Amino acid sequence: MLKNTLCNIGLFKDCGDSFFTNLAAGAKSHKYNKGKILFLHGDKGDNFFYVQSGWVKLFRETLDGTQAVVDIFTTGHIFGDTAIFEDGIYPYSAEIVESSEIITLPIAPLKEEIANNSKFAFSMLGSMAKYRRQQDREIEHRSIQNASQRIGCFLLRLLQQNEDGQVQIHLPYDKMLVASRLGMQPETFSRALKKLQNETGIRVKGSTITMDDCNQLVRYSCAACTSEFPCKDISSAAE
Amino acid sequence: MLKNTLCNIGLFKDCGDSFFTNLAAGAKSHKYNKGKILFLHGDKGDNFFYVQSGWVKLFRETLDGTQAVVDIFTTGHIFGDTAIFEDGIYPYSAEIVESSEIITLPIAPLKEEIANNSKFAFSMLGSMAKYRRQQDREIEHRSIQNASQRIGCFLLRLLQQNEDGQVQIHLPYDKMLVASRLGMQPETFSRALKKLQNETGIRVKGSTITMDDCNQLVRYSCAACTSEFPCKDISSAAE
DNA sequence: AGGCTAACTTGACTAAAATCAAGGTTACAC
DNA sequence: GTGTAACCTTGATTTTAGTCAAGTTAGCCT
Repeated sequence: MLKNTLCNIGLFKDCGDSFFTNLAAGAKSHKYNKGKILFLHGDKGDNFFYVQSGWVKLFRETLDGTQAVVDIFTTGHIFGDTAIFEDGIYPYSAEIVESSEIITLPIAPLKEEIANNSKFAFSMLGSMAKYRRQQDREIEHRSIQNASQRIGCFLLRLLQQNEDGQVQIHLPYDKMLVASRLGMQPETFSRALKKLQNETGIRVKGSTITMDDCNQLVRYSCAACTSEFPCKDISSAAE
Repeated sequence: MLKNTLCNIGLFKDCGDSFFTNLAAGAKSHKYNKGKILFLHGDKGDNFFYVQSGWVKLFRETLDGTQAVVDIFTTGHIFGDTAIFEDGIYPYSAEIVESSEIITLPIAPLKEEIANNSKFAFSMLGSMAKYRRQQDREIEHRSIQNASQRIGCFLLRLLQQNEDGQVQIHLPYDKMLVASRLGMQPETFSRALKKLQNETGIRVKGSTITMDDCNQLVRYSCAACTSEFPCKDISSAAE
């Protein structure tokens, strides 16, 4: 059951049986509703987390309450693992943004496995390096893409996981949240999405977006990006 | 000589003697002048690099030449190492921006040492995690700090490496480059720096900045940050 | 179905940063 | 020193995004 789930996590592909046993021994699966805070940045904890289903927002806040979204993760991703390197202190807060099933896992076996299994350590490093590249791109996009282009790019990344031809995308969470994920205000998002419709012929109805093909969108958004479409660094999971 | 230098790199503190021997065997030290391109993103290479002195810009460009600065590194930092995880492809371009001494190192021993020395693998992971946090903060700052606050924050990070009291900061490279590092135009930088003078009483003369104490600057910049001053994640080297 | 709330959109306005176009200033080569 | 080029600043203007306020829509509860 739980152990099986863990064995199928890509990041753990080279891990030994005892690792899974230890991990499963301290594992708990929970279902959470939207709004649930799992931990706050600065909290100390002995667990890391695996998203079995749903969506989780990682964020930080200033004293006056302004929020910066670090990332939003779904099925297949782990988070809270970097606390290993910071004396168990989480570097961000985590909030459930769509009803989710989260597996809570003890951090000690993870640390052990890194120490004892060099293949796994290498996988972890690879995963970190990949994430690092994603963040580089994020920073890049904030400086060279405008609001509409950023939305277009966001849509294209959702689309990748599906097939080509007549394309349909369903926003996985609130538009307000997409806006904050992209570092803009909800009003700006609303207007920029409308502009994107005019420029690229995508059709928006509620949280569903359709288009005949994605070429126009690619031309519009990827023009202001240093990578070529399709972006290679897309991961449906923490691999 | 060279081997000694390598032994003193913090990241390599747990590495064995044979690692240093292999590394040194393939190592070459070079002096480069401003403007020298070390490699371009997409290039394939078998080396990574250590900054012995000077400053190196890592960046990416779109087809139309728009440039996004990934980071700017100085003494003590390594770069190009993440190519290990991408079949030897560098994910960014590297350019010397101030006359520098760079040690070119073979990537094979690095890969081996990760595989054979779990302590080192853990150090690498810690270094990656740290960098990741820095990037999180970078993204955060781009969305919640204005141009002047970003400059203030940049200055405070330079200052950390020195002492307190009457404070003097020397910009380590061109203002234009600082601007691009902070994701703004040179004109915006120039105006924002002037605004910062008015708001915080710092004094700017050429590339030298002085202030009686840094409290006003901290109040001004760190108000729009989720971390508290002094930021804990400052590293003078890749540790 | 009605009513409530939160999500979303729209409009008018403001603020911030980019762009365009001149000028200065500085550093360095000869 | 003189000249030149790159760096930097300043002003005027435009573009972009943020803010504030007022709707509208959509989902959900009873």
